[in-house]
This record gives sequence, C-alpha cells and structure tokens, in this order.
Amino acid sequence: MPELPDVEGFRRHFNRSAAGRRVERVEVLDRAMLRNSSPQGIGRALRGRRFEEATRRGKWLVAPAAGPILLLHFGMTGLLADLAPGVAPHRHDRLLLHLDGGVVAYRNMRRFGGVWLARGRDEADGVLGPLGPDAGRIDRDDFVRLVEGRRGGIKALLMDQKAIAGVGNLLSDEALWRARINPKRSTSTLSPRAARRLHEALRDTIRQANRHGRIPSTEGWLTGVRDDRGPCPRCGTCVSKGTVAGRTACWCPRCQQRLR
DNA sequence: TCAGTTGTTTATAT
DNA sequence: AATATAAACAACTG
Repeated sequence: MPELPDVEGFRRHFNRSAAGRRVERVEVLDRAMLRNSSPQGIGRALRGRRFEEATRRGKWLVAPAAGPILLLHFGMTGLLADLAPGVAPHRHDRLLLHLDGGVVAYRNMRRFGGVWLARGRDEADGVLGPLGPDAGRIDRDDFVRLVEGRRGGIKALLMDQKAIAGVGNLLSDEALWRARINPKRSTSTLSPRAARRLHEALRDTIRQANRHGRIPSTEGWLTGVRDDRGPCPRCGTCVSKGTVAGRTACWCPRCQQRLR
C-alpha cells in the first residue's frame, strides 16, 4: 500500500495521535523490525520524550522527539493504527508506542521496511540516504532537467528514489496514464513538452491522492481497473499489463501508445 | 500447488 | 558510470 500519498496519510495520523504526546513506553513486539537499535536502546532513547510534528520525505515518516528521531518505512504492507484501550495488539503489530493519551501501533504484515532510530539530524540524513526531491514538491524545471539527463525508461526514473522520492508502482502508472505516456518509453524520446505534461500529471495525481491519504480507486483512476484489466476510464479500451522496470505496470494501449 | 503482491537492496550483466 | 534484470527478503491471497 504505502507510496507517497499513503505515507502522507500516516503522517497526518501520527500528528493527530502522537505529536505533542509523551512517550511512556516503547513495546517491541518484533525486534527484527528494529533496524539499528535494540528494544532497550529505543526505549531508553524515547521514554519520557515528547513527539514533535512528524514530517515526510518520500515514503519515509520522520518523527522527531526533542533529540532522537524515529524513522519509519512501511515497505509494501505497513501502516499506523491507534490501539483502543484494552484491545489486544493486531497479529502484525511490530512496535507499540505507549503515549500519554493512547497507543499508536506500527503494523506491518510482510515485514519489509522497518524502524530506524537516529540520535539527531545528521544521523537521520544518513539513514534516509541520498533521496531525491520529494515528488510532491519538485519544481517543473528541475523535473524536466532530470528527464533530459537520463537515458533509461521513464517508469524506472519515476520510481528511482534517488531521483525523485515517493513514487512507486501505482503512482507512476497513474501519472503516466494521465500524461498519455507509455511506461516503456525511454526518457530520451520525451520532448520537454511531454516532460512538462508528465510533471503536471504527477503533481495533480499526488495532490488529489494526498487528500484521500492513499491512491483512490474511485472513478477516473487506473487503480480501480488495473487488477481485473478493466476499461480505461478515459476511452474504455481494456487496459494492458506487463513487466516494466521490474514491476507489473498497467497502461491503456490506446491512450498511451508507444510513440507519441 | 503456484503465481502474484503497493518496496528496497544486492548481485550480476550489459 | 549508468542502466537493466533477477533474485531475495516475508507473509499472505486467490
């Protein structure tokens, strides 16, 4: 599930449930999800601290706690959930943040992603690595320059976190569909005009998806038809599927012809 | 039983 | 150096 809009939803969730709250206890239910700390270490670092507003960088949730910074990556199946008082943790809850006002669970069925702890800003940047500019905020000219400076496939570029942070399989398909660009197209065949169109499509897609806190599968979105190869919401042609950049891509064979 | 899955890293090849 | 591909990670679904 988690691409940029999903993590944006988690950020809002975190800020509603955890920002401004004091950490009473950190309960580690699956220590394998702790990527650079121990249950004792993370407890010592966070206990007694108050979470500030969390931010998002690409698909990462960055939650500072007046010193240490909690970094969450959700892999393919992660999410945040509130745990009502007295309710047993979900089977896939990996970490519980007991706060003065509730319990927030980091839930992750498939156990990709994980939980990192940074002692400060520099260490956090080290964990996040060389992420590109956030896909929701990248400037149009920067985007066009990025496309021009590459030789590979456009879908691969969109999903390259070092180039642009936050775009995954679904979001890249959605933006390419809106811009009427075939996912197999090479960046070298895209005109600056096409690159600008793609930038606009990406921004609009992200903006709308962010409002839902996820990529919606409602009317007018590819997500609603991709699983069963349904009709293109624009022209009614059955959408195609195939492997592009190592992922199962979905596109409309009529709206997104190879050469345009 | 087997293929497939919203993400990332690593190894290997081009 | 970039880029491409496949596999691995893990757990579940159809």
